[in-house]
Amino acid sequence: MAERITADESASGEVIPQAFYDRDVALVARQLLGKLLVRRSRDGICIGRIVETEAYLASGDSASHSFRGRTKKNAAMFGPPGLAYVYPIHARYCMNAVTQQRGCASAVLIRALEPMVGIEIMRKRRGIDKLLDLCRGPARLCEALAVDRNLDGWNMTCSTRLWIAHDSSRRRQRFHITNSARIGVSSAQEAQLRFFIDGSPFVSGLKRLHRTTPRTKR
DNA sequence: CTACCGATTGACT
DNA sequence: GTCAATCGGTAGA
Repeated sequence: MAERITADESASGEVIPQAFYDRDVALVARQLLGKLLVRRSRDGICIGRIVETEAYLASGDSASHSFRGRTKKNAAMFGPPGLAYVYPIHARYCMNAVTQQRGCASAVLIRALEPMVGIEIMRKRRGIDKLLDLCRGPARLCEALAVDRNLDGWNMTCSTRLWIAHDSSRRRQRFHITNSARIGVSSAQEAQLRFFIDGSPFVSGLKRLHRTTPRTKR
């Protein structure tokens, strides 16, 4: 059994350390693209390649949950970099990676994954078969990986239950990053803080947001 | 206690 | 394209 888990994990490389998260949130959001989100539970191990993220800034960002200060709900966001911040919305869950503290808290929302390992487990949890829809959307990927309030505040810099790892597989390919406005936020729509792997069919969002909106035509 | 709302999703025209 | 279900967190009576 132990050997089988090790074989699955060979797809993923080293656990991403705290120093990676302890940097500017927009930089971390870009650099998390292509990394592997790993979830180990009783059901087995599930791994998805991160293809879409959003940055929520530590200051002046009215769309960020930290904007109005610390509460019981967003406490994890004010913890050290590398924690998971999991919050409920519309009767579902979404997950973030906590990043650098700059007077206030910042975090990266994981918006979509390309399923890699444990796909049958994800199918069972989601109750659907279609590979493209298993992890396309922040609440969908949390359902697929069984991420809920129990993992709010979880330390993702150790390889237990939930962490992010470098992709050390030989199949790893280069990609281009595109950005756009963040999805679903009513304020700060001018900020281009959504990042995704260009051309990935596993990216969520409206068609008009699949391309960067030009700031000025010139 | 009640009322309102949201970093969403899935069903429907 | 549109729209309502869903429910924990939060604010206010």
